Amino acid sequence: MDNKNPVSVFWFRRDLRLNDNAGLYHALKSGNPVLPLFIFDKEILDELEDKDDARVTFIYNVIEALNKELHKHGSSILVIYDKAEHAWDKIIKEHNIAAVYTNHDYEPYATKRDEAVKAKLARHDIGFKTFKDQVIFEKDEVTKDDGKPYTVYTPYQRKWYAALKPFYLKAYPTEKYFKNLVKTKALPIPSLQDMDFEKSKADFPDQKYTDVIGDYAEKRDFPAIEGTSHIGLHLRFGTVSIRELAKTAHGYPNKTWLNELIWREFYMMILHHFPHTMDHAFRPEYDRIRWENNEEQFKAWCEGKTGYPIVDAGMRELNATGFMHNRVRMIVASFLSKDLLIDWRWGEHYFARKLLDYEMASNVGGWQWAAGSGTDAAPYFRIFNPESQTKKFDPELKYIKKWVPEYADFSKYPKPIVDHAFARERCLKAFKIALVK
DNA sequence: GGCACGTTTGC
DNA sequence: CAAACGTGC
Repeated sequence: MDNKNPVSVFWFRRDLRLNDNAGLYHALKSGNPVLPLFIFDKEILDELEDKDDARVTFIYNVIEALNKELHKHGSSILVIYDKAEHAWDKIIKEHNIAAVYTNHDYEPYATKRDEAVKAKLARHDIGFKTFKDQVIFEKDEVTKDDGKPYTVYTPYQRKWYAALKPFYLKAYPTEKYFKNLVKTKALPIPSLQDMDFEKSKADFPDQKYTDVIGDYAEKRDFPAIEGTSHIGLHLRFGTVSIRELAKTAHGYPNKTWLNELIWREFYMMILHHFPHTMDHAFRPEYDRIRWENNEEQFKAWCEGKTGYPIVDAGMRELNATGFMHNRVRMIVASFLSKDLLIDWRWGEHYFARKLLDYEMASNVGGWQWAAGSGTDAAPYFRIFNPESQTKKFDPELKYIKKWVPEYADFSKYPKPIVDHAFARERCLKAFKIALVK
């Protein structure tokens, strides 16, 4: 690589794949050789609480695999560990950049970061070109007829389907243009240790998903069976293409699994238009709730020691694997926000720390749904009963016994930290007081 | 402006 | 069947 010849830079972020990648496709067609780039952003990494954060290891593995793939084309990826803006100062100095290509990233932090980088590049007369890649429809593409965003899911979904044309599901044929990658010797990648992280021992789910789509509607609510795809992690980091997923799912008569992908886009659209929902209730009156916020009970919830086996099983699955079955996510979220009357943001934060598939829009959306404060939320008086949920969705206690083995011996199993009937009444009271006009 | 409707329930 | 209300058209 001759640093004086102009290059187009493609900046990988949440789109860690070479195939069907919108921004990469446009970079490869730009007329200049494409230098692939990844930045381990110190600003994000410094916020992580665990040295062996599994998401960092996952990204690291993926970057190494990408690099190997690029070597086959005589290319390599430039990897920098720094704050994004500092990294760009360095790249601008060392390369003759014709233009920078990347894909839209919608979270509040990412939006601000990209604005700053765009301004910096503009001062050097370098264009910053960004593309839709991680969703089928983004921010303002599915709106009410008056152009305003939907805040109710069902009409949004109807409009989403009405707007769908084959074009939106078509893959970007990047592979036709790999010859336009920059030719360079293998570039070094900083080690996890360099970045003050350790390799995680976590198992990462594979990218299989087609085997669950057909039976998803019947099986998805039972945590003891393998009825869900665990594809969230790959969607989060873009190791799979949303167009490929949606196209495949659209080929099945039952649309329940595809609808989950639409929920993801719904919540991303909501977070874009209502960024305050990342740490405030969508409906402001719900910020008036007087939470109990008992720290000891919060700790018991985190550790899976509430004395409610279905709640404890879920939290232990999360702690052990970085994953929790969706039905159980709803149960533990209802239990924290309604039974324990603990601020949903505490729960959201804990999920953010632990979930491999953590994605802000969906996580915040899900928590506000459970707490009753969000768009299209469960009514506040709908309080999950851990026992009836267990009878319905884990009748043979298979899931519970897997994660809470001591449950078999009642003398060892702790007493509930709160009585559900009492907690239910307390919750109804607290919500009623907060919601009077 | 009136009317239908609202992911995931509990008792 | 609860208990009532905002959203969408």
